[in-house]
Amino acid sequence: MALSADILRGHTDAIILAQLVAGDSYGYQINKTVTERTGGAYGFKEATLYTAFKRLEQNGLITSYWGEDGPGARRRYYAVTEAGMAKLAEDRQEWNETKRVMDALISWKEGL
Amino acid sequence: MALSADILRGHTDAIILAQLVAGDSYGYQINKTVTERTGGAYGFKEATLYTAFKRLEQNGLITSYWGEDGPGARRRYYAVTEAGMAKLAEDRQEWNETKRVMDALISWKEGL
DNA sequence: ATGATATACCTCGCCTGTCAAGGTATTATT
DNA sequence: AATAATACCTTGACAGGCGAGGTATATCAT
Repeated sequence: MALSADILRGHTDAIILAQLVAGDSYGYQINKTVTERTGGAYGFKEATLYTAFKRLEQNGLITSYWGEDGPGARRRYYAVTEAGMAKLAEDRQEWNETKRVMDALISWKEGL
Repeated sequence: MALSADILRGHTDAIILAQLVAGDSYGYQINKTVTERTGGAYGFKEATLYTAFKRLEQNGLITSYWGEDGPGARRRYYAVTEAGMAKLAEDRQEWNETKRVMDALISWKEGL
């Protein structure tokens, strides 16, 4: 099942931060990783992705730099900041809480 | 931890439908139930709730009727339609997929 | 050479769900 | 008379997602 982004709205920043803690990366690569890790179930639309980078950088959660010139198109790399790490920790807690809340609200309850 | 609605955006309809399959209910009651079932971690803002009812009814997922006159303020009751049931089944599947995808993307991986 | 495909980045403007703020009305409590 | 709880509703602003468009480099097939 392919997921719509409306369902994951608000989780975009957390997903990006989580990919970046594994090491600096760039837009195209991050998106490919996301698609692979979800078995093709999810991927960002480009506009969403670059909008998110801009937002994250403006909020001081990531920093960016141009990759060294090599063959192929230029790449802008992103790195998580300390604030980004802290935010990710919060987001992870929030996600656990989201699961708890949603399961309490929409799951099947045989006994109820 | 109190959850912001931005995190649950897109899940509002599913949450409401899930409450209604247990029996017809009205706005105020549904919201109280949601707050109770989540231990106070989540509740709809009124504007969100009534906007959602309108949307759900326009999409044929619920129907509404005024409760019989009794003491206290009038109540508008809502009932799930067949289409609403089908939609909820989809939403539940989608939620399971969401959990899988999010866990794959943001969880701690000791071994990775 | 020419076109297609993959890589790689970016912006503009629309759409949609959330919600602060405002409103109405009934009943019970202080 | 005032306050709180119950119960409903609308308007306008805001923010994130994204369709559509643009730019540029490199590879591969025709």
